[in-house]
Amino acid sequence: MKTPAQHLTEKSVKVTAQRAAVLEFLQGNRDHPSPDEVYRKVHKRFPYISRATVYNTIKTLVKAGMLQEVLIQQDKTRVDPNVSQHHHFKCLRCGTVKDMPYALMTADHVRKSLKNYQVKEVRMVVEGLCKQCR
Amino acid sequence: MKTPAQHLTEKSVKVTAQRAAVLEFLQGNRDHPSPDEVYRKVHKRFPYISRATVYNTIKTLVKAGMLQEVLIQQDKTRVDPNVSQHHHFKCLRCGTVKDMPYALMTADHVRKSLKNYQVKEVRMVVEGLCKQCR
DNA sequence: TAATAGTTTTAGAATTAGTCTAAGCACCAT
DNA sequence: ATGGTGCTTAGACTAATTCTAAAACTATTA
Repeated sequence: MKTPAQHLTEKSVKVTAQRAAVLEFLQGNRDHPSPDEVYRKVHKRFPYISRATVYNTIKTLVKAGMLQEVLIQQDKTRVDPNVSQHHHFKCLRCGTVKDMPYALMTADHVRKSLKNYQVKEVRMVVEGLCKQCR
Repeated sequence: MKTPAQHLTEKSVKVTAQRAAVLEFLQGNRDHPSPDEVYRKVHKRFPYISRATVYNTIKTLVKAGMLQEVLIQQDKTRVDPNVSQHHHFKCLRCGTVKDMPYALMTADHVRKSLKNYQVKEVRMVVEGLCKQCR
């Protein structure tokens, strides 16, 4: 199993303690936290990290293709370490966000119907109640 | 053709000059403006209206089912006077947002694949280049 | 008509997420 | 060591939105 530092190196991102800490926190996190939540959580363990660095690092890692920013909540960005194509489910009661298979709706499917547009990507959010809340 | 005031009355929303002005601006508007854009535009014609009132009015009209708030841009809400079920297209170059038919992807379609969830609604955003920009 | 209660509107303060800035550090290659 | 590049930092700043408390309306009752 690779360390955060190894992942950074692989993607040609310079390794720093701060970047490794942010990446370590996000890898394996399934909560789609906001950048500010990332800051608060990481800051608890590594009080030497600043808010600006967390925001910068997230931007850097998004550019490097190691994270995705997801549009599922109006007021704050949510960060997703799952960079494969996929959709999201949002529970209307508990607010949990879960990843959903991309096959539910693909860009190819939409291309067939929308001849006038050049379709690059499709993003879907399914809203409802999750297993626990239904 | 009904006046904004008539529409408000139909939905049991008390008629005020401010509400009528906001509704009049939004009806027939296809730009999906943000609340602040609504304020700026309406304020030009009716300088007696305040920012807070525009925000309040939009909330009121959303509750009354006369407007929809759409999640297509992270930093600001967009308001849509089209309250029928539909999806959206966002041009990556010019930023225009266009309404898309709901049939592209329906809640029913998703329900068949997601047995563990109680699906209430699906929202899709198609990204690419519009007719003008492609 | 006058008093009252309940809404709506208002200006501006407050909040929140996120960006910017300018200075200080760290590390690498000369 | 020296210089350069890029990284980190605290705190100021911005933009959208919400909150607040008072003023203005509206409808209703006395």
